[in-house]
Amino acid sequence: MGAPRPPVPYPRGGPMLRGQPEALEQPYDPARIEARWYREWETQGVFKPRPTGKPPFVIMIPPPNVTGSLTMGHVLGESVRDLVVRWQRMEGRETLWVPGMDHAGIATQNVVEKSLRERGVSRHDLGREGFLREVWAWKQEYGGLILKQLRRLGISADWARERFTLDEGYSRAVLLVFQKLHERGLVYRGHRIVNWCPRCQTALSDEEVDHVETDGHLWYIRYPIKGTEKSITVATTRPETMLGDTGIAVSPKDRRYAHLVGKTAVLPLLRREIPIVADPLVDPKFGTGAVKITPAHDPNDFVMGERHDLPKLVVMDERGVMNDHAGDFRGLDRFAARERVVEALRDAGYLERVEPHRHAVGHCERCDTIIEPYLSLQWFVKMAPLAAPALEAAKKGQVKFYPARWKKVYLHWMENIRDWCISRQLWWGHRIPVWYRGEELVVSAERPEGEGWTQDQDVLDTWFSSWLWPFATLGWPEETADLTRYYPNTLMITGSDIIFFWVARMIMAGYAFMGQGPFPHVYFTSIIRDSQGRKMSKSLGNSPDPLAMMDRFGADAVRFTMIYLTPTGQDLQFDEKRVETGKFFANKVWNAARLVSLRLGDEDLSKVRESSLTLALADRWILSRFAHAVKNTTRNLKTYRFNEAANTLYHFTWNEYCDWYLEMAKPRWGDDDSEGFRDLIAQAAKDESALARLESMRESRRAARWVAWRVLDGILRLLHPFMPFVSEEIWQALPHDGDLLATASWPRARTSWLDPEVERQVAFLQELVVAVRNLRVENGIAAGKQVPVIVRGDPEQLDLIERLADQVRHLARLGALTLARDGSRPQVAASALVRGAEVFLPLEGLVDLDEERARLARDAAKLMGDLEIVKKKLRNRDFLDKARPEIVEKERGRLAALEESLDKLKRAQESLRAVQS
RNA sequence: GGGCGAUUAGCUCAGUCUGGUAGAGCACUUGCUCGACAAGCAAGGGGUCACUGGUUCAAGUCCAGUAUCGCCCA
Repeated sequence: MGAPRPPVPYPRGGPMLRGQPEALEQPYDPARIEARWYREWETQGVFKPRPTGKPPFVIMIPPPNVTGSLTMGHVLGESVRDLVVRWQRMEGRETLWVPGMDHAGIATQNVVEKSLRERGVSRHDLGREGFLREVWAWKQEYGGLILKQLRRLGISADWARERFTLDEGYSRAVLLVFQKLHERGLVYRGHRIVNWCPRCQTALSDEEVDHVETDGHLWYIRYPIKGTEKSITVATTRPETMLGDTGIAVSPKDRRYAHLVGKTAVLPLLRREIPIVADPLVDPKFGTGAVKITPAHDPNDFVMGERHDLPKLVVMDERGVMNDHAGDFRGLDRFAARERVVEALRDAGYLERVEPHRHAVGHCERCDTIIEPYLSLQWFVKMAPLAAPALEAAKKGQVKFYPARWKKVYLHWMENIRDWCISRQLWWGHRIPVWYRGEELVVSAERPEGEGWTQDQDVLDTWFSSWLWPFATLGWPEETADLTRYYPNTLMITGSDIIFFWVARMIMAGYAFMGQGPFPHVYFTSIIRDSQGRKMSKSLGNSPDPLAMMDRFGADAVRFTMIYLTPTGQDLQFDEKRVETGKFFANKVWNAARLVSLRLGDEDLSKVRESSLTLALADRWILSRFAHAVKNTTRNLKTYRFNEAANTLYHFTWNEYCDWYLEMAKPRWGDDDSEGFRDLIAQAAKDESALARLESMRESRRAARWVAWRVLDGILRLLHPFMPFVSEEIWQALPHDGDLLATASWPRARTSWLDPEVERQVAFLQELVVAVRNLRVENGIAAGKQVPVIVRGDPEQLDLIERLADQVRHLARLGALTLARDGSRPQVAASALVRGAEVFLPLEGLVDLDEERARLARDAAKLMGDLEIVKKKLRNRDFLDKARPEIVEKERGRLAALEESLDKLKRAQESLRAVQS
């Protein structure tokens, strides 16, 4: 069982590969990139688990239907799963992701029967064997489309371990489980009211029924009391079932009817005599307080029927057509019969009145037909004993849910668990391993010895196979190496819509057959709705086609966007246009990589040691910010805040690395034959100081190249689990360490790079640049025009600006940048305040004075507003006494800063006032 | 009937366990063919945090209630 595991770990730390920057063609074209890497990863065995010395990370796909095709729900689920798996792989864990499908009994049988019908054939024409051959043939031809689609999405599952619930080994597990449960007395056969779908013609479990609020009627029917002129009136929502009535019930506490208990009523139309009984199940407030008892067609009535020993009369067949017990109504469909019964009752004077009535009506989850509660002989699993350990596990935290509120939902269901109807009147599925010969009955996964045995006709609920998924996929009941190594799994990621169907039952099965739970953590993904808030579904046709979407935007973009958008624990309203976010982001990274690749120079960066570099302020800043980004991205992944992780990465990459760092690096990394360098090189030949300046510029360039590359490399690593294709493509094009990004190591947040002081300094410079840009725009200065700027501030600020003067000039498109160390201020200028420093843009006909005055007035008003709020706080005795001291200090600091700013602003206003416009 | 969740900018949503100056993307306005990116760059405008009370020096954040919408269970 299972493929042999290659014992060799991934190569790491091999020779630095130079990369092929020419591969980063313009424009970014996802289709071109995404075609090639999947095969490469598979060929190199990236998706296979390899021992690394760390505990394995194991995850299972929630098996999609064999009939299924990719929906947005799958796309989200699989994107999240692959995110986690690829991240864990890069963290150095041995990762296993098992893919597969379930056989989807009802859905598949429906699909194949439909195609047979088109050929004018029914499954009964073919017989059981012939029909099953048809289904398998269909599966060969069309089944499993979804798994191919998942490759397109890039998921890193180990296809060698793909499983199908009807595989031979898996089937053995299913049958054995039935047998074991029977041995433990937990499987039984009985006549019970089940949810019956007259269209699928099979029993369903309670979970397979959707309750829909429906406007119906409450019919009040008068039943004469035998031997009297009196009558008793009952209310019902399903009058056609009165044909199967075998009693009438009232509440034992209901004094209105006490005198009638024990009397006999006469069933209208059929004139059957039926007893009136008292039963606590009756709600005296519903209808008239008296109800009809139809034990074969209602679960409550069934219970009352048992209690009072009433006959159970089935009045319709498995198609929902009235049978011989229905008298004149025989042969009518149940809804036609309803109308005719009501008519007949009205004609005969038994119908007292009709009221509109809203109630929940059960519908078949698969075909939407109204469910008929129906008495039939079925197999059940007694659930309470199985629930007990699963309940304990959740209470003790051995299984944890994310978001945590699902624990309550789970506990409530477990505590009120009901027996599970597992037999289905279908042909496609695991045939129930029960054998009959005369009076004999044998439960056995194998056909018993001897002649004359016939097997049960029914098959098992599909979920009765998928609840074994976490261990049956690993080879159970054989004690395979996979089973020992990979059970329990590490994490389950799925939608909350199958918490009962699947998650709860897997936990029960884990305890029942493996002695321990299948996974310690369950993460529930969002449910995807359309832009009107409706759940996406095939029948509504409101789900965009994920494949078309991947063609349009790229699989990377789709993956990233889904994760970026998915809120933790909330539903997601999805609009296809949002996928642009991912595509634009991929494009941004692509272009940043292009820029960097064009400026890297010839030096082998792998040989460069950080300690040999003279890092500039900007370098230290981006390394510090990068360390934060690594820390925050990783933390958000660990806490299952996937959207936050995507968000962190997005903003670091775009707003810090691209918008600021790369812009600050540009002036530093020209080639030797670029303008600045060429002249200096010529000078340096004869001038010592020019030579020194050249050397320092070259050092600075070297540092900028290394840092730009180093951080980009880190970004690509962080990005890979979100956007595997484009990150791999870029990484290969750049100098890199190792064979594949998919198996490269996850970045560590280097604490030595964290530098709050540098961050503070650069933040000041950023504000300064923004202030200058703002002055330009506000004063209508052409974007291309270089303007002079004068800065006045404390010496520390001015020193800082001096150190980054080139960058500031570049970023703000300045001509001269003058530092007013003598404290002088220009007479006529537009001005702005940045942390107490004043920025002046001398006018000289550039500035619209009225605009500038208006702007200063607006700023002053805002400052005064803020000032008033702070002052008020600081006048408050309670605040001063009770707030934490550092909070009070902070407010005092703010007050001082605001006052100073306001003061400077006023002086700027005054100096402008003196000037004629 | 019981339970859960949501209500923050025009739209979609962050804003956390741990209260301290309201955030992002899209949309909108204005200006940009600067040698990575117009799928871009720069600068902006836009919010009574559903409502009512309470706790607190301080509430989008904690508590209670109300309203609306949605989901699950019966």
